[in-house]
Amino acid sequence: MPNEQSDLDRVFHCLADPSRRAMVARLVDGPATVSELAEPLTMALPSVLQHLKVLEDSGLIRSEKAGRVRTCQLEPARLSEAEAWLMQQRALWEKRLDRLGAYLETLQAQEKKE
Amino acid sequence: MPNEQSDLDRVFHCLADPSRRAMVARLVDGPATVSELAEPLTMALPSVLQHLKVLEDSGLIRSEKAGRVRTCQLEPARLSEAEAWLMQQRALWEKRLDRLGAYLETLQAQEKKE
DNA sequence: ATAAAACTTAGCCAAATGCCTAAATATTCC
DNA sequence: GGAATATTTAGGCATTTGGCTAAGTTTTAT
Repeated sequence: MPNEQSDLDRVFHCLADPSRRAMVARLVDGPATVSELAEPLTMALPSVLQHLKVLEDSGLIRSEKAGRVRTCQLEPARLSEAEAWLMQQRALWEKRLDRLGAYLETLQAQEKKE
Repeated sequence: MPNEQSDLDRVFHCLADPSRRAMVARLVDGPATVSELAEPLTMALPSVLQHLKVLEDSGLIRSEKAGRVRTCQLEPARLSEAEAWLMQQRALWEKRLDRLGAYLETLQAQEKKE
C-alpha cells in the first residue's frame, strides 16, 4: 500500500508553501523558465527544482524542456478543483445557515401565537 | 526567528490532509464534539486531537469545553480567505487569456490586410 | 464513593519536508 | 574545441508531521 494520496491532498499541499504559491502566482501571468521562477525566491536552484517537482506531481503546472531551458506553465484545471471543494463547503455552510434561520423564524412565530 | 508562517500557509496546510478536510466537512453541517469528529476517522483519539490543534491554530475552527465535552465549530472566514486567493488567481489567469485572445485577433486582422 | 465517559498529556518513532553544497549534464555561444 | 548557461543529480541534515500507546485529569452517572 504505497502512500495513497488524492489530487486534492497534493494541490492543497502545494498551496501551503509561500514559495510554491509565488510560483503559481507568477505562472498565472504566463509561462516562465525555471530561472525566472527562481529569481524572486531567496533559495538555491536545487530547492526551487524540488518545489517544481511537487507542483508538477500535483498537476498544478506542467513543463517542457527545449534545448537547455525548461519552460513551465499553469494547468488551471487543478486550481479549479481546489476552488470547487472550497465553494462546495461554503455552499453547504450557507444552506445550513438558511435552514437555521428559517427554524428560528418559526420559533418566533409560535411565540407570538402563544 | 520563530517559524514565521502566514494564515494562508496554515489554512492550506490544514486542507492538505484528508482527515482534516473530513473534519471541516463535518463541521459545515453544524457543531460537533471531539468524539463525533473522531468517529468516522480510523485513528486513535490523541491523533484526532493533534489534527484539531492544527485546525484551531489555523483559525479554521474554534472550540469550547463545557463540562467534559469539547464542542467544535467552523470559523468560515478562514475558508473564505483561501477561496479568495484561488479566485483571484483564476481571475488574473482569465484576464491574461483575454488579452492573449485579443492580441491573436489583431494578428489575424493584419494578415488579411497584407 | 466508584466507575464510566470524554478528553488530555507525555513521550516515542518513522517518514516526509525543505533547504543546502558540490558535482554532473546538456546546450549554446565564440 | 572550450567556456558560459541552464538546469539536474546526489547526498547530507535539521525539523516537522502524523501516527501510536500508556497514563493522567475532569466531569458526570450510579
